[in-house]
Amino acid sequence: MPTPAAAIATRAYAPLPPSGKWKDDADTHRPVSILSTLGAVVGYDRNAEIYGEDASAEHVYVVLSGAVRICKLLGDGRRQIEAFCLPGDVFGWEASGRHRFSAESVCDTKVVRIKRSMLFARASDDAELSHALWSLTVAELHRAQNHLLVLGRKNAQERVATFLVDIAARSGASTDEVLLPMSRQDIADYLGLTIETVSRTLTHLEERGAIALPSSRRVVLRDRNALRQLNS
Amino acid sequence: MPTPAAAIATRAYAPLPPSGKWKDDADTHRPVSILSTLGAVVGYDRNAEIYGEDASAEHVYVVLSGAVRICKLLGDGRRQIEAFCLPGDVFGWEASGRHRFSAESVCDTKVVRIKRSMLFARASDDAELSHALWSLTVAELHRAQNHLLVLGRKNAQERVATFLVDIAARSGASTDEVLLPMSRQDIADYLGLTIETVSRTLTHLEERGAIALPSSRRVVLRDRNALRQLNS
DNA sequence: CGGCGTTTTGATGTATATCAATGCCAGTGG
DNA sequence: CCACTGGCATTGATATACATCAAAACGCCG
Repeated sequence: MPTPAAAIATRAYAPLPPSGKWKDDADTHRPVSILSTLGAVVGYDRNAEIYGEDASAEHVYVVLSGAVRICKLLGDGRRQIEAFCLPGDVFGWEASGRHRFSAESVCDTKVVRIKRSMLFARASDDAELSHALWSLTVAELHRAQNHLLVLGRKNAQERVATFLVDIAARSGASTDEVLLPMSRQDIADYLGLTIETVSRTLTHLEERGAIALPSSRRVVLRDRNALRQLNS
Repeated sequence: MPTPAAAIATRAYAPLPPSGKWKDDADTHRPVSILSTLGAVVGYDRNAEIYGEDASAEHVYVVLSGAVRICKLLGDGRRQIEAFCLPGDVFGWEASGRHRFSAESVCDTKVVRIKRSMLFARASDDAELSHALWSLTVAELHRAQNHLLVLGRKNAQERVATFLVDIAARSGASTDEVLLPMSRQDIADYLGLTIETVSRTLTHLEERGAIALPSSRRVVLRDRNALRQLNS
């Protein structure tokens, strides 16, 4: 199951030379609008490090456009992506003063960067803000808990199907076509699989007629019922 | 990987006839003391349901003694335990008004049950309480995120070792002997393994000299370095 | 067109699941 | 006090989903 030894060498996890590509969206859809006004917009190229594991936690971030992966490395190079953050998502919460994961842009990405100290200062006499912070954190907890179920008890097909449905819902696409900002390796590390298994599973879902793959980063959800069935 | 079809029939997940057994501890160790004063103590027998999936969320709970499992069932009977809550832990947070998991006592258990409405009312003009709620939620998020790494990228030995070290640390035992309140099935459903694999892995760790098993519920951590090594 | 990073496909291996006994207590009743 | 029972836990034999290793194929950019 694990990826052994020299994995770091062959799998380029470290932020790569950027070569941007992805669409802007530029507007938040969710009740994080309160936050978005409290910080400055920052842009990142593809595969840039936003912060590293153990970095001191100075800011909280709201995604405006693009996508961010939150991840953790094991000593031997195995990587787990805890979450993908899409426009409207918030990341960077920490109880201690240090980040326990790293955050990297998946593609060209814009975020609002908010000083934690400022945020907490305001929250201490703004009950509404304070409640907003809490409920955003709860939302993230819920996402993590759902993902636990996926990683603990679902097989490859179910994992991929769940992933596709989730991304489709969150990217708020009105059509059935989803654009995946992340690579197969990212998906694999998110779903606790290997890149080969992700690829094979996608082609298998295509053969079953559940999806279509006009290109590797574009997925059409053909049979949502079939996919939903793989969700529980 | 998945447990198919008739699993529900053979694996008795539904709350069983109680037949209590486990030690009291009766005092909170953690900075939840603020909360403990805000609700009433409630006791549960072994394997009692504290709340079910989709139940409306009226309360938040603090564990005083015993242990609680937070879990979710898949349609076909596969179960994932999201967390074990030990004395001092808080559970029952929800953003919506419904519980998204069920909570069951693992053994005889005492909790403080606090009305959510009351808690939030107070929090809205008590910045300290409000911050406490938030940081408890963040702590739980962190726990879930750590667990994601375990489920996504660790093998059976690493999972079990991580589990033992974690439980030992959290149960605050001064010695190297840990008393496990939960069954092998519970451990398996927490670690995303089967009961057989958990059992085999434990005996394997014993053969390696990393642990000793004087009885099935008692584990002695003999070689913490070996165990820690399996942690990263 | 040529090269490089990524994805797909194929052949094989292995960790863990599954199926099936057997063993171990703790509690119960004769 | 001892046989009997019913939950758990352990152990063994076998199956399988996914990982691993290796090689094409694709797509993009220079």
